[in-house]
Amino acid sequence: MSKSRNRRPTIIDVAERAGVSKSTAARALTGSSNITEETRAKVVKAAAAVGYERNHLAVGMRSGRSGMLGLVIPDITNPFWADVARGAQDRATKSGASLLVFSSDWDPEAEAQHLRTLRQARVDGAIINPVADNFDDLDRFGLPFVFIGSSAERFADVSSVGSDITQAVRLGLDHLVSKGHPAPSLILGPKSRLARARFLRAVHEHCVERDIDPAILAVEDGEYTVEGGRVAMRRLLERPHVGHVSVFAANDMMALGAMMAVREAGLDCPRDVSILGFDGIPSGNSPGRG
Amino acid sequence: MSKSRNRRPTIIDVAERAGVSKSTAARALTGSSNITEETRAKVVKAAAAVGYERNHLAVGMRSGRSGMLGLVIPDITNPFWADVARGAQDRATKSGASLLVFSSDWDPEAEAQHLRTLRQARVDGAIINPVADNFDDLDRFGLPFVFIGSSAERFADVSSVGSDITQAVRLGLDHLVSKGHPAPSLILGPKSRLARARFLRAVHEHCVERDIDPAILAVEDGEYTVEGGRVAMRRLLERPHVGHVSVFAANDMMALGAMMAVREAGLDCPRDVSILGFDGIPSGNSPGRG
DNA sequence: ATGAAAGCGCTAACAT
DNA sequence: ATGTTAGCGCTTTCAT
Repeated sequence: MSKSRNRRPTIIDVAERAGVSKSTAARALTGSSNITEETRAKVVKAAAAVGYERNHLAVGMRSGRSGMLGLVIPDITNPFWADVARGAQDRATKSGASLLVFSSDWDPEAEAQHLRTLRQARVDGAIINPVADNFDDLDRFGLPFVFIGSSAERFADVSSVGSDITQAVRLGLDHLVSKGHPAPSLILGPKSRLARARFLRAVHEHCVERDIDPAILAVEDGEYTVEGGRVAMRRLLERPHVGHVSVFAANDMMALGAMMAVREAGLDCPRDVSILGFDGIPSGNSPGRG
Repeated sequence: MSKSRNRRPTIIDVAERAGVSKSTAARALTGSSNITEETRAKVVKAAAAVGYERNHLAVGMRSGRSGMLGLVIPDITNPFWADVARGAQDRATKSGASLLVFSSDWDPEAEAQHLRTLRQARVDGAIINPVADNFDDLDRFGLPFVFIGSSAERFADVSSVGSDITQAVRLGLDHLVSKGHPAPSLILGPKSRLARARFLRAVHEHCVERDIDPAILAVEDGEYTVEGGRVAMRRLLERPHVGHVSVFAANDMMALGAMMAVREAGLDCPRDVSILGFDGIPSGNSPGRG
């Protein structure tokens, strides 16, 4: 008549089974020193016998490290962010950590809510694509974090992994130009997003470098989604134009939407229109704090 | 000189600030009864003042509920699974829970590892797309779980959300036939995957129903990826064929790969080839245990 | 309505 | 090398 069979075994169960104290059991299991190989074997066997598995909540409480990381991105459904998530996931797994994933939908309130949750979960750190741009009041999230995304570089005093927009624009425009399209149209994100301004600035700088008048480039805005790209492309096609149209979209989703619009318009995509989508080139920033 | 400013405030800090005991503070914060509205207000104000945020690790330890759920899918990078993840995420958030996400890459070892991690994190439950098919020895994962995916229905005694393959095949084949393609070719997953057999069986059953000889359908296998679909399609195109080719792919990724192969072959996709990808129709199974 | 105290499972001093 | 004890932050009896 021992305790209920349905309770998960604790380190005490292991210790009793092995005939040692719980600290000895703990030492054996954590691979600490000052343990006879003999007792260690005994404890390990006992642990396996009872099916013991360390309670990470308890460990986290004692040690102050939960072994969990947070990821806050706009939308896991967007292939770009799915890739990011996958990368973070693999890296976390390799370090023996787990990843809590949240989608913010570019909603500041949702973001705030997720960050609160992350703090309460006592994650050891977070990877964040910040939706808001004004962190003058709150330049600390209350937990160790790293920024990711194109607006990341703006904050020189925080570690970040962003997209090298300048480089992306250079490659993208040069590519289109080399294909014989001197004045590509642009499909950008909504005016409210900082990334849009940065993209546009990069384009202007590049044009100056290449002796192109930036004013001749047609620009359409849209949400950073397939649908946004589709609508923007539709508007672009309604504009007066002659011959081949070439387009540089701010990300792959929008480029895909643009292709859909082209098809809907009865045009042939490779022949009548060239579309290039760019999700950015990774670039790092590590101010080395701490 | 009080304690370090860098320590996260605990409920004790709140209690001291409010001039009550920690149990009273806890009661006020958890919204329990037997509390004067006056004291509650006092405590809430104190909590806000010190920036208190509940430590979920401690709560989880006390209560036995961590407030976390686990999701184990083959690959978050696959749009189908990204959608699933997004759905699970939103649902979890709505219930005030967090989601730990893992990709198994169809690797049984990785799956086992992730499940172990989930158990150690003491998640309250898990959503799993099982990679292995033989759970005769281990029909319990050691935690509350729900299966998801096409192999889910195989296990009548566990709750699951799967794909209604029969229905998917019926719709898909009928669609292609109605478009004038009486004998579509099939691009299926690897032979090792149970889902492949189920798909094929559904096709055969449907053919019998429609008085078609299943033997005339060409079949190619491949990994459940874009690349897998591309390679399979390439092989399909190498086969002797006349006129229009129509293809039914086991999922959207493979269909996309197939389209790439078509394009690489210099063919026109809408004109020379029809491609249909199917990621399944949701279907539920709830044996109602407990 | 409030306070005192026990205890969740674990690890890290501090003994021995 | 091993055992004993305190305590992480919280909720929950049990008193009052």
